Formats: sequence, C-alpha cells, structure tokens
Amino acid sequence: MSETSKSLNFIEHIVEEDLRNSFPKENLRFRFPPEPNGYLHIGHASSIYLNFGLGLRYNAPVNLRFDDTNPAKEEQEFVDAIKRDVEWLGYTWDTERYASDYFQQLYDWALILIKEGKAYVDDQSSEEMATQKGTPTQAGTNSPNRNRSVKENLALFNQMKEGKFEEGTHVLRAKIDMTSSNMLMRDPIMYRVLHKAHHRTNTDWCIYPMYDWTHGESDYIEQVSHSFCTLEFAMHRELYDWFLDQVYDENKVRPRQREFARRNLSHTVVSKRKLAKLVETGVVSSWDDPRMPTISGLRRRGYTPESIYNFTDTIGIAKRDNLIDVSLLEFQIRNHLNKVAPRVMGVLDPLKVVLTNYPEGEEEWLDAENNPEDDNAGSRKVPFSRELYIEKEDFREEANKKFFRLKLGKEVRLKNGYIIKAESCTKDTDGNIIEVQCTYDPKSKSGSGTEESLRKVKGTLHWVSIKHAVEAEIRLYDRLFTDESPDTHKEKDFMDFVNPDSLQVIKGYLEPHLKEAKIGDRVQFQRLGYFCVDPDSTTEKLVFNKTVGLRDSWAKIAEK
RNA sequence: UGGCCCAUGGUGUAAUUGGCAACACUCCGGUUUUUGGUACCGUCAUUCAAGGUUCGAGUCCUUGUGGGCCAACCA
Repeated sequence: MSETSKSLNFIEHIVEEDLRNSFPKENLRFRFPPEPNGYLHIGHASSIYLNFGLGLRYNAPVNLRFDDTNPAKEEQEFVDAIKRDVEWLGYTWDTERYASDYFQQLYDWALILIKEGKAYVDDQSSEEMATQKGTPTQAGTNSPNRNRSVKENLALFNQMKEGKFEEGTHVLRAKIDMTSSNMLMRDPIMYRVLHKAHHRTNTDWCIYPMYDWTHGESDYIEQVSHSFCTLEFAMHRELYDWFLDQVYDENKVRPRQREFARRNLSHTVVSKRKLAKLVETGVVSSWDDPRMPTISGLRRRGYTPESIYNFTDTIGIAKRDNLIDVSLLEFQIRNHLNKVAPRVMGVLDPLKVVLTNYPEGEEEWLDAENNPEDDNAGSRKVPFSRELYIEKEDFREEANKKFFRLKLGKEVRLKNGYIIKAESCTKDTDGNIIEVQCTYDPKSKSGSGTEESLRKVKGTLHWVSIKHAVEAEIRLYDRLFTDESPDTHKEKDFMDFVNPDSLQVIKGYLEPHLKEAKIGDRVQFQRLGYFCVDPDSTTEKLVFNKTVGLRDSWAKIAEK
C-alpha cells in the first residue's frame, strides 16, 4: 500500500491544514463506525480505506467502533462478520469499541442536560410530535411538554429507565429550537423506550440513545479527532456540534465531523437495508452470495483484498454524487489475477473432437506453462489423447476470415499440444454438430522445436482430454440488476430491476490436476476467465465460481 | 416556498491552492503474442451557462441552470 507522492483527496487536505494550523499530530485519531445490522459492502470499503488509510499515513490509531444503539436490528453475527471482513481487507484496528460501552456515560450526561433545562421528557404520540415538527419551509411549534419542571423530567426519565413505560409512550428530547431551518434541530429525540435485549448489554437497559446523541459523544469519549461520515449526514453536523457543546472540556480534543460522498456502484445497490431485502426475499442465497456487492460476497466470488484496495484507491474520496462503473472494479481483479493466477484448461460447453490419425488407446502428457506472467510459476503436465473436448463456439463448418478458430479444412493449434485440421463433422437429427473429426500433425508438438511446430496458425484453442477430464459444477454470474442504477427511480422499486438470470449453473470439464484444488484457490481457465473454488466444493464434487471473464475482443468483433 | 451540499471527457479522480487541464478505466484504431488474454502505441474535454475581478480563472465573486440531501421513537 504505497503512499508515494500521490495527490491528496479533500479530506487529506483538511487534515494537512489542521496540522499546519498546529493541531498536534499525536492527537490524530480516527474510527470506522459500522452499525452491526448487516454485512459490510463495497461502499464501506471506501470508508475503511479512508479511515485506516489516514491511520497508516499519520501513524495514528484507528478504532473499530460498533454503533450499536438499536437492539431491534443488531446482532452478534453481524459484529463477527464485520470484524472478519475488515481483517480480510488487511487492516488492523487499534481498539475494538462499542457505543453500548458508553450507555452509562451517555445517561449521566443526559441527566446533566435535564438539570440544565436542555432536555425534557415528552409523552405525546409520534404523530403529534411529527405534526409539531413543521416542514422544511414551515417552522415547528413547541411541544406542550417542553416546559416541564426539571424535577418532573428527572422523575419521568427515571421511570423510563426503570421500565415503567411502554415502548412509544415516552421519549427524552433535547430542547433546542423548533423554528430552526434544520429539521434535526427541532428538539430531536435523545432516548426512546425499547424493551428489547441488546446483543451486548442484554436487558440492562430499556431506554436506548439515538444516533445523534450517541455518535459525537462516542467520538469525544474516544478522543477521535476527525470523524468521517457520508453526505446524507451533513445536516446532522449542526446537531453533532450542539451535543458536543454540552459536554466539551477545552483541554480535550474536540472531534470534527466531515462528510464525503457514498460510492455508488453501477448495476447494484449499496445499502445494507436493500441488501438485507435481497437476502430476506431469497433473490440471493446469503449475504456472501457471490453476486452480492458485500465484502464477503466479493471474497467468495474470488476478489482479492489487493484488488479491492486498488479499486478504492483509484475511485478516491470526494463530495459529488457518483455512479462508478463496475468496469473499474473488474479491471482491478483482472489486473491482480493476471499476475498471480495459474493458467489451466477447462471446457465449459463441450464439443467432441476425434483425432482420426492419433493411435487409439494412446496418451501422452504435455508440458504446460503455469503462468506466462510469472517466471517462477513453473509448469505442469496435461494429458492428451485421441478424444478431446473443445468449446462448441470454437468450431464452425464455415466462417469468414475473422474467425481465427476451427473450421472445416483449416488448421488451429491446440494450446500446449499439436496443430490439428478439421476434416469433417457429424450432426444429430436436429442438425446440431455433435462431433468433429480432425487430423493432427505429429511433428507440430508445442515446444519440440521442429519446423512444423514453428508454423504459424491462425488460432490457438484450449481443450481437455475426455478420458482424463474431471467434471465440476461451474457457477456463472451476471449483474444482479438490469438497470445501472436500480435504486434511483422515483416511480419504481429497485426490486423491479432484479436480473432473473444472474446465476447460471453448468457442468465443466477440467484438466485432471484440478481435482486437488482447494477452497478459495483462484485460477485462470485459459481464454475464458478467472475462477475460484467455492466453499460448497467437496472432494466428491468440485464447485467453481466465475470471478470475471477475460477481456473479450472477439465478442465485440462477433457482434458486428 | 426554507436550509445545506455538489457541478472537470463515456466513468471515477487530479491539477504545486490564481500559472501549459493530468492519471486510471471504458470505447475506438494499431503493434506484439502458442490465451482474440497480457504488454505496448495512438485517438477521444478549451472544466454546466452568462457575466465580473485579474497580466492570467477549472480554481475567486455574482446570477442562472442542473443534480443531491433535510420532516423514522433507523443509522
């Protein structure tokens, strides 16, 4: 992860300026604050990259803080998944914190606000309070409970805490300004009653602090210097500051909130709520379904931490709305895997080829280079015999000059093998080609150095010996949504754009040594793309996921 | 009708803070290649508009236009 003379993003400029204005470097402290109500997704990768990147850049601590103030939505499963994903991405947090660690402190501070006449208990219905809130263009009106005595507020708040009230009947509100142009300043709720067990504090509390009351104070408790969140929290900054004003001690670091734009990826959604819906409705099998833009989904799909880092690094951090094309993500995984993934051969849509002049029953093991990009990758042996599979689309009875593949009367090279010539083919009753008869040139063996082996032929095909091939389940993925920005249509729900054909399961035939492939192994099926072994894979049944295809300039020519 | 934020190629981000618009991806064209992969080369923007300040504006000011956000006992 190099930091070599790269231009700074606007956040880094802010930090640099603070440093120039004599903010002590040793006071720099950051945090990554997910709510454990779902799995991390590619959008979080940018936030992680930002916060942990700053930590690395300035050698400052970065806390992992779980924003766990809503027991109705949060679970230990999500805490575990988030920790696993951050670690997998390669980052190390300073300390693991929970907003729930601060419930007592927050409560004590709330008591102070009540005593200072800055907070009050309201027992109106949510509808009544909503009405009094006004609209963005119309000032709100004061709650009839706004001027309760301190004594009464204290008593009521205590009863809230003691569980004397039902959910939805009482809240604690900050007394700010019902006429503010910022809706969030119109006496925001600090506490609500929730008779729910919390995954960490269990039933210790039945009142839970709201986000606004919790977040800034948590930053303050942890002495976070720079607190970053996404743009939709921009309006919360005023409230963040107001709450901080109530407890701030001048001798301590005062956290500052700054907002950056959430990264949107084309043809998918990046919102835990929406991703949760895909899981709940069975559109995908799980949070780590390889079609999901979650970190765990990308991992299972075959993405590497390096590729995700490079992606977040190139898309950067800024403030404007964006829709990042998936090609930027796909480039990064191709780029990384090109350098590290061993090349193998596998046929996914088989067509039988018989080499009529190759002796029956004979076989030989040919040398095959593991990775032309890596001199240390070495080579392996692949079996060759009279009956082979090639891809159906690699043979045509006749075709124009642009078709560099097998056609009747023409030659191609079999990768690492021989040059073959198509002589004839047989069809079934429906006219489908089911077998191609070829002859091979025995002197053209790859690497033999003979004159024949040096002949230039138009195309090179991958293939597999039928007798030796191992079968595997191959899962092919397409984009999850047919629309590039499924959740931005006002009149349509994002679920309307789910691609019904995002998953295709087929059978593939692979060169035999792949039988030893282990879960998580990543390979390139030559001429097809990058694949990895899925966790569903067993010794009896191999399962591969297609991570991404190779760039395919033939597909573009074929379209024309 | 109020407030806040944003505007640089098809996409994303830069521009030494007022000094020759750069990088990556995509697209298109080409070279190399026993992967139609990789690698390499080339083409693609006078910075939303109109004014203003200035020797000089993507950068500062004004107005306009366009887009996003703000009224959950969610975060």
